[in-house]
Amino acid sequence: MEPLEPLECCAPLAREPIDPGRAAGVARVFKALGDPVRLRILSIVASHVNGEACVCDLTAAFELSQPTISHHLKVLKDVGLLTSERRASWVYYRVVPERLAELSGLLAAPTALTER
Amino acid sequence: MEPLEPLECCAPLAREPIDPGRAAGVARVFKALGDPVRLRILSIVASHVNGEACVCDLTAAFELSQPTISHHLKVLKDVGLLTSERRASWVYYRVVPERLAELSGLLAAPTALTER
DNA sequence: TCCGCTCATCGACACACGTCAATATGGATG
DNA sequence: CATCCATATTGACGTGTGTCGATGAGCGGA
Repeated sequence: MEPLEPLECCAPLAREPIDPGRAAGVARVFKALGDPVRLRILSIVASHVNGEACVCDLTAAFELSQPTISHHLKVLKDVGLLTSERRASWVYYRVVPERLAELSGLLAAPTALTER
Repeated sequence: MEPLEPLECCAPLAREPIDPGRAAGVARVFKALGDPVRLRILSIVASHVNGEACVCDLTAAFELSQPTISHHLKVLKDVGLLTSERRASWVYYRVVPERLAELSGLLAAPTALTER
C-alpha cells in the first residue's frame, strides 16, 4: 500500500467521468470515511482544542479497545486524512485540511452552478 | 435498512464531535462512495447528457456483469445518492445533487476559515 | 537499569462485501 | 398469449474488514 499518493486534484465528479485510476485512489479515502467510528474520530480530532488529540483522548471517547482505536487511526493516516506526531510518551493526531477540501471539492458544484 | 433517512443536515465535521447516530448514517453514504466502480458510475451518471443514464449505458462502460452493475446501482440508490425512473423498457438513473452537497458541506470549512 | 505508562503490531475470529452464473420480473411487440 | 429485451433478484464463493486479547516498542521517572 503506497504511503500517501500525490493528492487527487481538481475536477469535480460531475464534470466528466472520473479516470479509473483516480477513482481507485479516491475510493480508498472514501472507504476510510465509511466507518462510523472513524468518522467520529476524525470529527473529535478536528474539533479538539489546538486541532489535535492524543490517542488517550480518543480511547476515552469510545467503548472500544485501544488496539481498535489504533487500527482506525492507522487507516485514516494511511489515506492522508490524519498526521501524527510523537511528543514524549503521547502521540498527537491532526487532520489534514487540504485532504478534506479535496474531497469536498470533488462532491461540490452539481447543484447550484457556482459561476455563470 | 431504512429506505432513505431524512437527510443529514448541517454542522461540518470540524465544528464539533459528530453525534454517533448521525455518524452511522453519514458513514453509510461514504461507504457507498468507497468503491471505485460506484464512484465511476456516479461520475458517469452525473456528467451524462441530461444528467441521466440508463443501465445499458453503464454496463457498456465496464467489463463487469450486468447483475454487478445493478447491485452497485442499488447500493447508491439505497443511500440516496441516485434516483431511478422506469421509462418503457429502460431504467434511467440520476444523481441527487442535494445529497452530494450535504457531504461536501460536511467536509468543507476546516482549511480557510470561511467567515471571520 | 528497571519499571510503568502510552501506543503500535500481531494473530485470530466472525461477519460484510464484490463478483458471478442462473433465474425471475416487467414492459413492448407481434 | 408468446416472445424478446432490459433490468432486478437470488444464491454461492472468495476476499476484505472490524474487533479483540496478547504482546512488542518507545519514552520518562525512580
